[in-house]
Amino acid sequence: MRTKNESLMSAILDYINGRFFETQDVPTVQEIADEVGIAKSSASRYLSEMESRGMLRRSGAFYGIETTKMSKYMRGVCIMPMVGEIACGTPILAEENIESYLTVSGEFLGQGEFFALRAHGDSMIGAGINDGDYVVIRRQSTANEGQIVVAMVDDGECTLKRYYTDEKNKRIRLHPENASMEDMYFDEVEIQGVAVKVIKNIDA
Amino acid sequence: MRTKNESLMSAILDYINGRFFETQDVPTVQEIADEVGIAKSSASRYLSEMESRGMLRRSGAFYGIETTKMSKYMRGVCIMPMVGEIACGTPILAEENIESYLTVSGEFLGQGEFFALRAHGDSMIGAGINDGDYVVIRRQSTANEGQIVVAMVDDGECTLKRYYTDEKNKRIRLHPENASMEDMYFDEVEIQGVAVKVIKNIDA
DNA sequence: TACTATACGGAACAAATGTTCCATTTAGAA
DNA sequence: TTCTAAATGGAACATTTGTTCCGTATAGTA
Repeated sequence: MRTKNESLMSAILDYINGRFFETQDVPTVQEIADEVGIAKSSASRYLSEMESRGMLRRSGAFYGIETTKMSKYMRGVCIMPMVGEIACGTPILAEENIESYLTVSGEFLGQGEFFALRAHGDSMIGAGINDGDYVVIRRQSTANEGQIVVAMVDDGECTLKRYYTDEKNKRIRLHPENASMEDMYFDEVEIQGVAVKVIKNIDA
Repeated sequence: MRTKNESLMSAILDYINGRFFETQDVPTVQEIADEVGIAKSSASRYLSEMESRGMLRRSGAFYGIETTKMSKYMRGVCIMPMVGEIACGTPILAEENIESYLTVSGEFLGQGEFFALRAHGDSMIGAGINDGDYVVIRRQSTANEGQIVVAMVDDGECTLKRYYTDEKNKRIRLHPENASMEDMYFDEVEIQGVAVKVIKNIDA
Protein backbone atom coordinates (compact mmCIF):
# COMPACT_ATOMS: atom_id res chain seq x y z
CA MET A 1 0.00 0.00 0.00
CA ARG A 2 0.93 3.61 -0.04
CA THR A 3 1.07 5.87 2.93
CA LYS A 4 -0.30 9.35 3.23
CA ASN A 5 2.19 12.05 2.44
CA GLU A 6 2.51 13.87 5.75
CA SER A 7 5.20 16.25 4.60
CA LEU A 8 3.01 17.32 1.70
CA MET A 9 0.26 18.20 4.13
CA SER A 10 2.53 20.37 6.21
CA ALA A 11 3.83 21.98 3.03
CA ILE A 12 0.26 22.82 2.09
CA LEU A 13 -0.44 24.16 5.55
CA ASP A 14 2.71 26.26 5.48
CA TYR A 15 1.77 27.65 2.12
CA ILE A 16 -1.73 28.58 3.23
CA ASN A 17 -0.47 30.24 6.38
CA GLY A 18 2.37 31.97 4.58
CA ARG A 19 0.05 33.33 1.95
CA PHE A 20 -2.37 34.53 4.56
CA PHE A 21 0.21 36.22 6.72
CA GLU A 22 1.73 37.92 3.72
CA THR A 23 -1.21 39.06 1.69
CA GLN A 24 -4.16 38.43 4.04
CA ASP A 25 -5.89 36.23 1.54
CA VAL A 26 -6.46 32.54 1.07
CA PRO A 27 -5.14 30.56 -1.89
CA THR A 28 -7.44 28.63 -4.21
CA VAL A 29 -7.24 24.87 -4.55
CA GLN A 30 -5.59 25.32 -7.93
CA GLU A 31 -2.95 27.59 -6.49
CA ILE A 32 -2.21 25.13 -3.74
CA ALA A 33 -1.91 22.36 -6.31
CA ASP A 34 0.51 24.39 -8.43
CA GLU A 35 2.53 25.38 -5.40
CA VAL A 36 3.20 21.86 -4.17
CA GLY A 37 3.16 20.29 -7.61
CA ILE A 38 0.10 18.06 -7.59
CA ALA A 39 -3.19 18.00 -9.48
CA LYS A 40 -6.11 20.13 -8.41
CA SER A 41 -8.15 17.05 -7.62
CA SER A 42 -5.39 15.76 -5.39
CA ALA A 43 -5.13 19.09 -3.63
CA SER A 44 -8.86 19.01 -3.01
CA ARG A 45 -8.55 15.51 -1.58
CA TYR A 46 -5.66 16.59 0.64
CA LEU A 47 -7.67 19.49 1.96
CA SER A 48 -10.50 17.14 2.87
CA GLU A 49 -8.10 14.83 4.64
CA MET A 50 -6.49 17.72 6.45
CA GLU A 51 -9.87 18.99 7.51
CA SER A 52 -10.81 15.62 8.98
CA ARG A 53 -7.53 15.66 10.85
CA GLY A 54 -8.35 19.05 12.26
CA MET A 55 -5.50 20.85 10.56
CA LEU A 56 -7.91 23.35 9.03
CA ARG A 57 -11.57 24.10 8.56
CA ARG A 58 -13.52 24.95 5.46
CA SER A 59 -16.63 27.05 5.78
CA GLY A 60 -18.60 27.47 2.61
CA ALA A 61 -18.02 26.48 -0.96
CA PHE A 62 -15.60 29.18 -2.03
CA TYR A 63 -12.49 30.50 -0.41
CA GLY A 64 -13.35 28.94 2.87
CA ILE A 65 -10.07 27.73 4.31
CA GLU A 66 -9.17 28.65 7.85
CA THR A 67 -6.20 27.22 9.71
CA THR A 68 -5.76 27.27 13.45
CA LYS A 69 -2.98 29.80 13.06
CA MET A 70 -5.35 32.03 11.13
CA SER A 71 -8.02 31.58 13.79
CA LYS A 72 -5.53 32.64 16.41
CA TYR A 73 -4.88 35.75 14.39
CA MET A 74 -8.51 36.45 13.61
CA ARG A 75 -9.85 36.00 17.11
CA GLY A 76 -11.75 39.13 17.98
CA VAL A 77 -9.97 41.13 15.35
CA CYS A 78 -10.67 44.83 15.40
CA ILE A 79 -9.45 47.56 13.07
CA MET A 80 -8.43 50.67 14.91
CA PRO A 81 -8.10 54.04 13.18
CA MET A 82 -4.96 56.01 14.01
CA VAL A 83 -5.72 59.68 14.39
CA GLY A 84 -2.98 62.25 14.14
CA GLU A 85 -3.73 65.95 14.09
CA ILE A 86 -7.38 66.73 14.51
CA ALA A 87 -8.66 69.40 12.19
CA CYS A 88 -10.47 71.97 14.30
CA GLY A 89 -14.12 71.26 14.81
CA THR A 90 -14.18 68.04 12.78
CA PRO A 91 -15.33 64.81 14.38
CA ILE A 92 -12.35 62.85 15.65
CA LEU A 93 -12.85 59.97 13.27
CA ALA A 94 -13.42 62.09 10.18
CA GLU A 95 -11.72 60.57 7.20
CA GLU A 96 -9.14 63.33 6.89
CA ASN A 97 -7.93 62.86 10.45
CA ILE A 98 -7.11 59.19 10.04
CA GLU A 99 -3.45 58.58 9.31
CA SER A 100 -3.46 54.81 9.18
CA TYR A 101 -4.98 51.76 10.79
CA LEU A 102 -3.91 49.23 13.35
CA THR A 103 -5.54 45.82 13.45
CA VAL A 104 -5.60 44.36 16.88
CA SER A 105 -6.41 40.75 17.55
CA GLY A 106 -6.74 38.45 20.47
CA GLU A 107 -7.55 39.52 23.96
CA PHE A 108 -5.33 42.51 23.58
CA LEU A 109 -7.95 45.20 23.95
CA GLY A 110 -11.06 43.47 25.15
CA GLN A 111 -14.55 44.47 24.16
CA GLY A 112 -15.36 47.83 22.69
CA GLU A 113 -14.70 50.20 19.87
CA PHE A 114 -11.27 51.76 19.83
CA PHE A 115 -9.16 54.33 18.12
CA ALA A 116 -5.68 55.68 18.67
CA LEU A 117 -4.77 59.31 19.05
CA ARG A 118 -1.39 60.96 18.83
CA ALA A 119 -0.81 62.93 22.00
CA HIS A 120 0.15 66.54 21.64
CA GLY A 121 2.03 68.63 24.16
CA ASP A 122 3.24 67.82 27.63
CA SER A 123 0.07 68.13 29.62
CA MET A 124 -0.03 64.46 30.60
CA ILE A 125 3.64 63.88 31.16
CA GLY A 126 2.98 62.84 34.75
CA ALA A 127 0.88 59.92 33.55
CA GLY A 128 3.65 58.73 31.28
CA ILE A 129 2.12 60.20 28.15
CA ASN A 130 4.63 62.26 26.23
CA ASP A 131 4.39 64.38 23.14
CA GLY A 132 4.08 62.16 20.08
CA ASP A 133 2.94 59.05 21.92
CA TYR A 134 -0.10 57.24 20.63
CA VAL A 135 -2.90 56.79 23.11
CA VAL A 136 -5.42 54.02 22.55
CA ILE A 137 -8.93 55.17 23.38
CA ARG A 138 -12.04 53.13 24.02
CA ARG A 139 -15.01 55.00 22.62
CA GLN A 140 -17.52 55.84 25.28
CA SER A 141 -19.42 58.95 26.29
CA THR A 142 -19.08 58.60 30.04
CA ALA A 143 -16.12 58.22 32.36
CA ASN A 144 -15.32 57.38 35.93
CA GLU A 145 -13.66 59.66 38.38
CA GLY A 146 -9.94 59.97 37.70
CA GLN A 147 -9.88 58.26 34.32
CA ILE A 148 -7.93 59.78 31.49
CA VAL A 149 -10.39 60.91 28.86
CA VAL A 150 -10.49 62.49 25.45
CA ALA A 151 -12.89 65.38 25.80
CA MET A 152 -14.16 67.88 23.32
CA VAL A 153 -14.53 71.27 24.92
CA ASP A 154 -16.44 74.36 23.91
CA ASP A 155 -14.32 75.47 21.02
CA GLY A 156 -14.39 72.08 19.30
CA GLU A 157 -10.88 71.33 20.44
CA CYS A 158 -10.02 67.84 21.66
CA THR A 159 -7.97 67.44 24.78
CA LEU A 160 -6.54 64.57 26.79
CA LYS A 161 -6.89 65.06 30.54
CA ARG A 162 -7.76 63.33 33.73
CA TYR A 163 -11.48 63.58 34.46
CA TYR A 164 -13.04 64.67 37.74
CA THR A 165 -16.48 65.89 38.70
CA ASP A 166 -16.97 68.57 41.27
CA GLU A 167 -20.10 67.56 43.13
CA LYS A 168 -20.50 70.85 44.91
CA ASN A 169 -20.22 73.12 41.93
CA LYS A 170 -21.69 70.67 39.47
CA ARG A 171 -18.79 71.37 37.21
CA ILE A 172 -16.31 69.18 35.46
CA ARG A 173 -12.63 69.45 36.19
CA LEU A 174 -10.06 68.40 33.61
CA HIS A 175 -6.75 67.83 35.28
CA PRO A 176 -3.45 67.89 33.41
CA GLU A 177 -0.76 65.64 34.84
CA ASN A 178 1.81 68.39 34.76
CA ALA A 179 2.66 70.48 37.78
CA SER A 180 3.18 73.60 35.71
CA MET A 181 -0.34 73.55 34.31
CA GLU A 182 -3.60 74.36 35.96
CA ASP A 183 -6.88 72.52 36.08
CA MET A 184 -9.60 73.57 33.70
CA TYR A 185 -13.26 73.78 34.62
CA PHE A 186 -16.27 73.32 32.37
CA ASP A 187 -19.99 73.17 32.72
CA GLU A 188 -20.14 70.51 30.12
CA VAL A 189 -17.71 68.47 28.10
CA GLU A 190 -18.32 65.89 25.44
CA ILE A 191 -16.41 62.77 26.35
CA GLN A 192 -15.12 60.91 23.31
CA GLY A 193 -13.53 58.01 25.10
CA VAL A 194 -11.25 56.71 27.81
CA ALA A 195 -7.54 56.04 27.46
CA VAL A 196 -6.60 52.39 27.91
CA LYS A 197 -3.09 52.08 26.47
CA VAL A 198 -0.12 54.17 25.48
CA ILE A 199 2.21 53.37 22.62
CA LYS A 200 5.59 55.03 23.02
CA ASN A 201 8.59 55.29 20.80
CA ILE A 202 11.86 54.21 22.28
CA ASP A 203 14.45 56.88 21.84
CA ALA A 204 17.37 54.83 20.63
CA MET B 1 -32.71 62.21 -19.39
CA ARG B 2 -31.73 60.56 -16.22
CA THR B 3 -28.81 61.48 -14.01
CA LYS B 4 -26.37 59.15 -12.35
CA ASN B 5 -27.33 58.14 -8.88
CA GLU B 6 -24.55 59.59 -6.77
CA SER B 7 -26.01 58.55 -3.45
CA LEU B 8 -26.21 54.98 -4.64
CA MET B 9 -22.52 55.06 -5.42
CA SER B 10 -21.60 56.29 -1.99
CA ALA B 11 -23.90 53.67 -0.50
CA ILE B 12 -22.01 51.02 -2.45
CA LEU B 13 -18.69 52.45 -1.36
CA ASP B 14 -19.80 52.56 2.25
CA TYR B 15 -20.95 48.97 2.06
CA ILE B 16 -17.67 47.78 0.58
CA ASN B 17 -15.63 49.65 3.16
CA GLY B 18 -17.89 48.59 6.00
CA ARG B 19 -17.68 44.96 4.98
CA PHE B 20 -13.93 45.14 4.69
CA PHE B 21 -13.39 46.84 8.01
CA GLU B 22 -15.65 44.39 9.73
CA THR B 23 -14.75 41.05 8.23
CA GLN B 24 -11.63 41.85 6.20
CA ASP B 25 -13.15 40.56 3.03
CA VAL B 26 -14.62 42.05 -0.10
CA PRO B 27 -18.26 41.58 -1.13
CA THR B 28 -19.22 40.04 -4.46
CA VAL B 29 -21.10 41.96 -7.10
CA GLN B 30 -24.23 40.00 -6.26
CA GLU B 31 -23.92 40.87 -2.59
CA ILE B 32 -23.50 44.53 -3.42
CA ALA B 33 -26.56 44.36 -5.65
CA ASP B 34 -28.64 42.73 -2.92
CA GLU B 35 -27.42 45.20 -0.34
CA VAL B 36 -28.43 48.33 -2.21
CA GLY B 37 -31.39 46.71 -3.97
CA ILE B 38 -30.40 46.70 -7.63
CA ALA B 39 -29.72 43.99 -10.19
CA LYS B 40 -26.35 42.31 -10.42
CA SER B 41 -25.80 43.75 -13.88
CA SER B 42 -26.49 47.24 -12.59
CA ALA B 43 -24.11 46.74 -9.72
CA SER B 44 -21.44 45.65 -12.16
CA ARG B 45 -22.07 48.76 -14.23
CA TYR B 46 -21.90 50.95 -11.17
CA LEU B 47 -18.59 49.45 -10.18
CA SER B 48 -17.19 50.22 -13.61
CA GLU B 49 -18.42 53.78 -13.38
CA MET B 50 -16.99 54.13 -9.89
CA GLU B 51 -13.68 52.77 -11.07
CA SER B 52 -13.48 55.30 -13.89
CA ARG B 53 -14.22 58.00 -11.34
CA GLY B 54 -11.36 56.78 -9.20
CA MET B 55 -13.53 55.73 -6.28
CA LEU B 56 -12.08 52.25 -6.34
CA ARG B 57 -9.85 49.96 -8.33
CA ARG B 58 -10.40 46.44 -9.57
CA SER B 59 -7.43 44.21 -10.08
CA GLY B 60 -8.19 40.82 -11.60
CA ALA B 61 -11.38 39.09 -12.55
CA PHE B 62 -12.55 37.86 -9.16
CA TYR B 63 -12.81 39.60 -5.85
CA GLY B 64 -10.65 42.44 -6.99
CA ILE B 65 -12.17 45.53 -5.42
CA GLU B 66 -9.94 47.94 -3.56
CA THR B 67 -11.09 51.30 -2.29
CA THR B 68 -8.83 54.16 -1.33
CA LYS B 69 -9.76 53.64 2.29
CA MET B 70 -8.69 50.02 2.01
CA SER B 71 -5.44 51.08 0.36
CA LYS B 72 -4.79 53.42 3.22
CA TYR B 73 -5.28 50.52 5.57
CA MET B 74 -3.26 48.06 3.54
CA ARG B 75 -0.27 50.29 2.96
CA GLY B 76 2.75 48.40 4.16
CA VAL B 77 0.70 46.11 6.31
CA CYS B 78 2.67 43.80 8.54
CA ILE B 79 1.46 41.10 10.87
CA MET B 80 3.32 41.09 14.15
CA PRO B 81 3.34 38.09 16.49
CA MET B 82 2.72 38.86 20.15
CA VAL B 83 4.95 36.78 22.37
CA GLY B 84 4.11 36.27 26.02
CA GLU B 85 6.03 33.87 28.19
CA ILE B 86 8.92 32.26 26.41
CA ALA B 87 9.29 28.58 27.04
CA CYS B 88 12.88 27.97 28.08
CA GLY B 89 15.23 27.29 25.22
CA THR B 90 12.61 27.55 22.48
CA PRO B 91 13.07 30.04 19.67
CA ILE B 92 11.25 33.25 20.49
CA LEU B 93 8.82 32.95 17.62
CA ALA B 94 8.00 29.29 18.20
CA GLU B 95 4.32 28.66 17.65
CA GLU B 96 3.62 27.92 21.29
CA ASN B 97 5.01 31.24 22.46
CA ILE B 98 2.73 33.34 20.28
CA GLU B 99 -0.29 34.63 22.13
CA SER B 100 -1.91 36.62 19.37
CA TYR B 101 -1.13 38.87 16.46
CA LEU B 102 -1.14 42.58 15.81
CA THR B 103 -1.43 43.90 12.29
CA VAL B 104 0.30 47.17 11.84
CA SER B 105 -0.20 49.34 8.82
CA GLY B 106 1.02 52.61 7.47
CA GLU B 107 4.28 54.23 8.37
CA PHE B 108 3.83 53.19 11.95
CA LEU B 109 6.81 50.88 12.22
CA GLY B 110 8.86 51.49 9.11
CA GLN B 111 10.78 48.80 7.33
CA GLY B 112 11.70 45.52 8.93
CA GLU B 113 10.35 42.42 10.58
CA PHE B 114 8.81 42.92 13.98
CA PHE B 115 7.40 41.09 16.92
CA ALA B 116 6.11 42.14 20.31
CA LEU B 117 7.28 40.74 23.62
CA ARG B 118 5.66 41.03 27.01
CA ALA B 119 8.21 42.47 29.41
CA HIS B 120 8.85 40.60 32.60
CA GLY B 121 10.17 42.03 35.83
CA ASP B 122 11.37 45.50 36.69
CA SER B 123 14.83 45.49 35.19
CA MET B 124 14.04 48.21 32.63
CA ILE B 125 11.86 50.43 34.75
CA GLY B 126 14.23 53.34 34.24
CA ALA B 127 13.56 53.24 30.51
CA GLY B 128 9.84 53.37 31.07
CA ILE B 129 9.32 49.66 30.53
CA ASN B 130 7.31 48.13 33.32
CA ASP B 131 6.28 44.61 34.12
CA GLY B 132 3.55 43.48 31.74
CA ASP B 133 4.22 46.10 29.08
CA TYR B 134 4.54 44.95 25.51
CA VAL B 135 7.77 45.87 23.80
CA VAL B 136 7.86 45.98 20.01
CA ILE B 137 11.09 44.52 18.67
CA ARG B 138 12.64 44.89 15.26
CA ARG B 139 14.35 41.64 14.36
CA GLN B 140 18.04 42.09 13.81
CA SER B 141 21.17 40.34 14.97
CA THR B 142 23.29 43.39 15.65
CA ALA B 143 22.79 46.48 17.76
CA ASN B 144 24.28 49.88 18.35
CA GLU B 145 25.80 51.07 21.56
CA GLY B 146 23.14 51.89 24.12
CA GLN B 147 20.16 50.40 22.30
CA ILE B 148 17.69 48.27 24.17
CA VAL B 149 17.97 44.74 22.86
CA VAL B 150 16.43 41.34 23.31
CA ALA B 151 19.35 39.02 23.88
CA MET B 152 19.52 35.31 24.38
CA VAL B 153 22.19 34.46 26.89
CA ASP B 154 23.99 31.24 27.67
CA ASP B 155 21.20 29.37 29.35
CA GLY B 156 18.73 29.97 26.53
CA GLU B 157 16.96 32.63 28.53
CA CYS B 158 15.80 35.80 26.79
CA THR B 159 16.41 39.12 28.44
CA LEU B 160 15.67 42.76 27.70
CA LYS B 161 18.57 45.07 28.51
CA ARG B 162 20.53 48.00 27.28
CA TYR B 163 23.44 46.90 25.13
CA TYR B 164 27.04 48.06 25.50
CA THR B 165 30.33 46.71 24.28
CA ASP B 166 33.45 46.90 26.36
CA GLU B 167 36.24 47.56 23.88
CA LYS B 168 39.01 46.85 26.34
CA ASN B 169 37.80 43.54 27.61
CA LYS B 170 36.10 42.50 24.40
CA ARG B 171 33.07 41.66 26.42
CA ILE B 172 29.44 42.59 26.16
CA ARG B 173 27.69 44.44 28.91
CA LEU B 174 23.95 44.17 29.40
CA HIS B 175 22.72 47.04 31.49
CA PRO B 176 19.43 46.96 33.37
CA GLU B 177 17.76 50.34 33.81
CA ASN B 178 17.21 49.78 37.47
CA ALA B 179 19.53 51.16 40.12
CA SER B 180 19.11 48.14 42.33
CA MET B 181 20.38 45.73 39.72
CA GLU B 182 23.86 45.17 38.45
CA ASP B 183 25.25 44.96 34.96
CA MET B 184 25.83 41.55 33.46
CA TYR B 185 28.84 40.67 31.35
CA PHE B 186 29.06 38.06 28.61
CA ASP B 187 31.61 36.90 26.10
CA GLU B 188 28.88 36.43 23.58
CA VAL B 189 25.18 37.06 23.33
CA GLU B 190 22.74 36.30 20.57
CA ILE B 191 20.86 39.47 19.75
CA GLN B 192 17.29 38.81 18.69
CA GLY B 193 16.28 42.36 17.99
CA VAL B 194 16.11 45.96 19.07
CA ALA B 195 13.26 47.57 20.98
CA VAL B 196 11.48 50.30 19.04
CA LYS B 197 8.22 50.85 20.87
CA VAL B 198 6.53 50.16 24.18
CA ILE B 199 2.85 49.47 24.62
CA LYS B 200 1.68 50.23 28.14
CA ASN B 201 -1.58 49.69 29.91
CA ILE B 202 -3.08 52.71 31.58
CA ASP B 203 -3.93 51.94 35.15
CA ALA B 204 -7.37 53.43 35.38
C1' DT C 1 8.15 -11.52 -8.25
C1' DA C 2 3.05 -10.94 -7.96
C1' DC C 3 -0.77 -8.85 -5.59
C1' DT C 4 -3.60 -5.34 -3.61
C1' DA C 5 -5.01 -1.47 -1.37
C1' DT C 6 -4.20 3.22 -1.94
C1' DA C 7 -2.85 7.49 -3.94
C1' DC C 8 -2.81 10.02 -8.05
C1' DG C 9 -4.14 12.75 -12.31
C1' DG C 10 -7.29 13.99 -15.94
C1' DA C 11 -11.86 14.92 -17.31
C1' DA C 12 -16.46 16.04 -16.29
C1' DC C 13 -19.51 18.40 -13.30
C1' DA C 14 -22.54 21.84 -10.76
C1' DA C 15 -22.27 26.16 -8.64
C1' DA C 16 -20.78 30.85 -8.48
C1' DT C 17 -18.29 34.51 -10.29
C1' DG C 18 -18.12 39.05 -13.22
C1' DT C 19 -19.45 40.81 -17.83
C1' DT C 20 -22.20 41.78 -21.83
C1' DC C 21 -26.24 42.26 -24.58
C1' DC C 22 -30.87 43.87 -25.33
C1' DA C 23 -35.52 45.08 -24.49
C1' DT C 24 -37.86 47.91 -21.12
C1' DT C 25 -38.52 51.55 -17.96
C1' DT C 26 -37.65 55.96 -16.36
C1' DA C 27 -36.46 60.75 -15.70
C1' DG C 28 -35.75 65.00 -17.60
C1' DA C 29 -36.46 68.36 -21.56
C1' DA C 30 -39.19 70.31 -25.20
C1' DT D 1 -48.11 65.74 -23.03
C1' DT D 2 -44.61 63.77 -26.02
C1' DC D 3 -39.98 62.60 -26.97
C1' DT D 4 -35.37 60.96 -26.11
C1' DA D 5 -31.30 59.71 -23.99
C1' DA D 6 -29.93 57.26 -20.14
C1' DA D 7 -30.43 53.97 -16.60
C1' DT D 8 -32.29 49.57 -15.36
C1' DG D 9 -33.15 44.51 -14.99
C1' DG D 10 -33.20 39.89 -16.84
C1' DA D 11 -31.03 36.44 -19.46
C1' DA D 12 -27.13 34.56 -21.60
C1' DC D 13 -22.25 34.12 -21.55
C1' DA D 14 -17.34 32.79 -20.60
C1' DT D 15 -14.50 31.99 -16.74
C1' DT D 16 -13.22 30.18 -12.40
C1' DT D 17 -14.42 27.94 -8.44
C1' DG D 18 -14.38 23.26 -5.64
C1' DT D 19 -15.87 18.44 -6.03
C1' DT D 20 -16.53 13.87 -7.88
C1' DC D 21 -15.75 10.00 -10.75
C1' DC D 22 -12.86 6.63 -12.89
C1' DG D 23 -8.98 4.53 -14.92
C1' DT D 24 -4.04 4.31 -14.02
C1' DA D 25 0.19 4.35 -11.45
C1' DT D 26 2.43 3.37 -7.26
C1' DA D 27 4.16 1.66 -2.97
C1' DG D 28 4.18 -1.70 0.40
C1' DT D 29 3.39 -6.70 1.48
C1' DA D 30 3.44 -11.54 0.86
